[in-house]
Amino acid sequence: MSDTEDEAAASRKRQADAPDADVGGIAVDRLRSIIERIERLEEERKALADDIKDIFSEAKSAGFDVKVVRQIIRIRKQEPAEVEEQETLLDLYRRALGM
Amino acid sequence: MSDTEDEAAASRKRQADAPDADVGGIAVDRLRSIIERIERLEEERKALADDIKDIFSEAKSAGFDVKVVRQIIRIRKQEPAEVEEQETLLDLYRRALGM
Amino acid sequence: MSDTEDEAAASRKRQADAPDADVGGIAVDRLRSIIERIERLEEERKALADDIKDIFSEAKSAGFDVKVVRQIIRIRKQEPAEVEEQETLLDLYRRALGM
Amino acid sequence: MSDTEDEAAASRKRQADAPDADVGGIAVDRLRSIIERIERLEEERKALADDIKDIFSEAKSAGFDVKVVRQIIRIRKQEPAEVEEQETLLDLYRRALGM
DNA sequence: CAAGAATTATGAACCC
DNA sequence: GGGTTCATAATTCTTG
Repeated sequence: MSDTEDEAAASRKRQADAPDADVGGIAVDRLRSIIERIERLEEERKALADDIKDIFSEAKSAGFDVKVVRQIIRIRKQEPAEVEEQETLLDLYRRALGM
Repeated sequence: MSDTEDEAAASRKRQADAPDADVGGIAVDRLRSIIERIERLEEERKALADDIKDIFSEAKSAGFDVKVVRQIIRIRKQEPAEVEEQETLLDLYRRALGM
Repeated sequence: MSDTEDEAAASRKRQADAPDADVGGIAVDRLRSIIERIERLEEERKALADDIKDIFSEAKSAGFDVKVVRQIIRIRKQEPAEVEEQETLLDLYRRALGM
Repeated sequence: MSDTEDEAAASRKRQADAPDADVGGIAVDRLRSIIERIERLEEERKALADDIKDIFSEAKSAGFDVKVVRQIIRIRKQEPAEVEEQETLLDLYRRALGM
């Protein structure tokens, strides 16, 4: 695989020349490592996103309104975080405006 | 104009009741004025956004690649020096990675 | 340079021959018109955004909680659009979940 | 674990009352299962997102231009043909506009 | 200046 | 399959 070959080449280069070779002032290995780690994590993220999508499909097939299910999840996530202080202020302003 | 009418009404209220009526410690007229002015400006903003969307549709109909048109606009918004620098860096990183 | 030549050619063509010159298969005047109109509208949008920002600053100076003011505006915008049907479903699901 | 306890309780309920208890016509257990599975997956997604953010921070500390690193990742994700086409179009438009 | 919120842009999904 | 809405990603702005 190309990945493996690249790694091997980079490894050889490291051992031969320097702890971290520079190309045009760029720490190549460091940059490559950063990018590849991010790409790996993004793949995992993508896989999870697909799993989630599958469950929403299942929900739809089971007759649930997907949009409302999303809303439920959003509410369950937000509600514990909701600060009472802000709620109070909001009420105050609303009352002031006759809403 | 609706603006002027609202202002007039508010003014009348101020003269009748108080210099600026408080409800629960809130300067009602002040708050109302702030909110309504923002809402008016946001409406205008919305209208402009719709106009922009129309032009992008027109661009698409005329056969232009909308994504690239967006990119052009982004580039023109940046300082030429900025553009140059970012392009240079991009080339540098790409070369470092053998892309 | 090729850039300069193209410009010159396009300019000549515009004036001499045609209502809309092509450069490399691109309807230059059309593209330019599209981009400039969008840029103009975006400037206006920016100006409005700045005005809005000023009003929020004013609100803050007057002692209002800016975040809550934003919330008020959001609520005033959303509430008329809220579909009762969805509300009902949401309630149903919440009750089912004991929320 | 609380998860397991909930599951057990739900299971008992199913055996005692019905294959899947309905509340207001809603298949409660099914809905609950859907929502909880999604929430679990979203937590994992969040964790990965945080990891990615950390790596970008690391990149910044190491002196890389984060915006350009993002761009590199975006390019690597696209098909090479895609990349080529978009770059060609961009050049074409730029030349047409004399940029 | 770093962290977090808010706005904007891009991409995916659903309906017609 | 095309267009419109919805969701996610990314940039920008503000604040501590």
